[in-house]
Amino acid sequence: MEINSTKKELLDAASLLVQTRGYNGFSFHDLAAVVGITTASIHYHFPTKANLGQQLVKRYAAEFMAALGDPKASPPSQGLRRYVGLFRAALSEGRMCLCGMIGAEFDGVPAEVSAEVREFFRANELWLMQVFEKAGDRSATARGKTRLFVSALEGAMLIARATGDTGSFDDVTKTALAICGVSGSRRHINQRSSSTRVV
Amino acid sequence: MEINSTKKELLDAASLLVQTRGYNGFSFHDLAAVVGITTASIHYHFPTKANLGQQLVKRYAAEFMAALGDPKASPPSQGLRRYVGLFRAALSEGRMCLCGMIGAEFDGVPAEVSAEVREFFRANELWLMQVFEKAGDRSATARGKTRLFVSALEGAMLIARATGDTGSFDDVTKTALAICGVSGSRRHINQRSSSTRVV
DNA sequence: GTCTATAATTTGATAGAC
DNA sequence: GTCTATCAAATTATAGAC
Repeated sequence: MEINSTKKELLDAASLLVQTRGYNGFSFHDLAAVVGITTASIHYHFPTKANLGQQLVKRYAAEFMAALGDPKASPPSQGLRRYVGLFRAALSEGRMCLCGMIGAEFDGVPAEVSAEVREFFRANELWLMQVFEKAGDRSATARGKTRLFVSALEGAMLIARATGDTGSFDDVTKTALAICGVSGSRRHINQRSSSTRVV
Repeated sequence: MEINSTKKELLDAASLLVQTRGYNGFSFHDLAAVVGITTASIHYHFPTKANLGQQLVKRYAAEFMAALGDPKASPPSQGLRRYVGLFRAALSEGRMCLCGMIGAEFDGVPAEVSAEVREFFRANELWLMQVFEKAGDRSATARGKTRLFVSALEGAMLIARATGDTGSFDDVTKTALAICGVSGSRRHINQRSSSTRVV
């Protein structure tokens, strides 16, 4: 597959549409218009919308986990900041987390799509658990912090978009890092620059 | 308006549909089938779907704030538990927070609907701020806790539904209450019974 | 791979009878 | 207040030419 193959362009454009409007908030017509092909051509790359959605989430989850890397490779505080940075980068483009979006719509999307979203959150929890355990937390404590952390980030993205106040997301991450945050978290200024969007 | 007028039945049924599938995840046909009338009849009560959505959010926000009551009327820890209880009651029915759902879909819904959702979050923040300030927190601290608290709850609902694990929501509220929680928070067992759904 | 043409269904909405 | 009948547009999808 070429670097800028049509299939990749479709996935990129569909990602943006889902992350801003939701899975049920865009049509093949919308997508075709963005990429500059016809709706019929979309079906050459993705037989159904459900299949497109499934591949979308699969790619997102894979790139997300790849961007996180090994949870024990760097100091816990750095891992948490990298985790926050992935969400912050999407928000700075006005996007919701793809899986947060579809997670909300959960009962309204095809089963093959929701199944991938469920798997994303399972993998997220595993990754964060390892970070907190590396930081010395007991298993139960790590699980509590993990679930609070990912919940707070997903919710903060949602609310920041709904209120039009990106700063409220930064307030949440600052508070969450101060609480869960294994010390050493500096550089609250210009958090945006701490990472580029990869998902 | 009668207690069980058709309009109320429509709002109730539409609430459930939106809270599970999203605003763009249900049709007038779905709604009509639940209530047992035709789609044409829906238009007698709500001229457009956008108007239905707007009234839906308005009613939800009003009932939510009414259920919360005066933020300074009871001890802060009790206020926070009541706040948590409203979300927990919805989740126990498999529902997302109505405004959390539409907040995710924000860019994909009519402006008159999203405007009401924005107002809901503004009111929520005000209410929680007053609770934390009554508990003695300084303004900046109260704002941080407030935003973490509401973000964590919205995110926890979303993830609990997406993972099929209601217990993860309880983990989050337990951790959030322990952190933000102005002491005195007991009875983690059977949190479900702490309130009935009002919204 | 992409197009034109077209199909089948769904969707939000209106007119007018009862 | 609800229905039947109907509509225009949108939406997902297919067939077949290029």
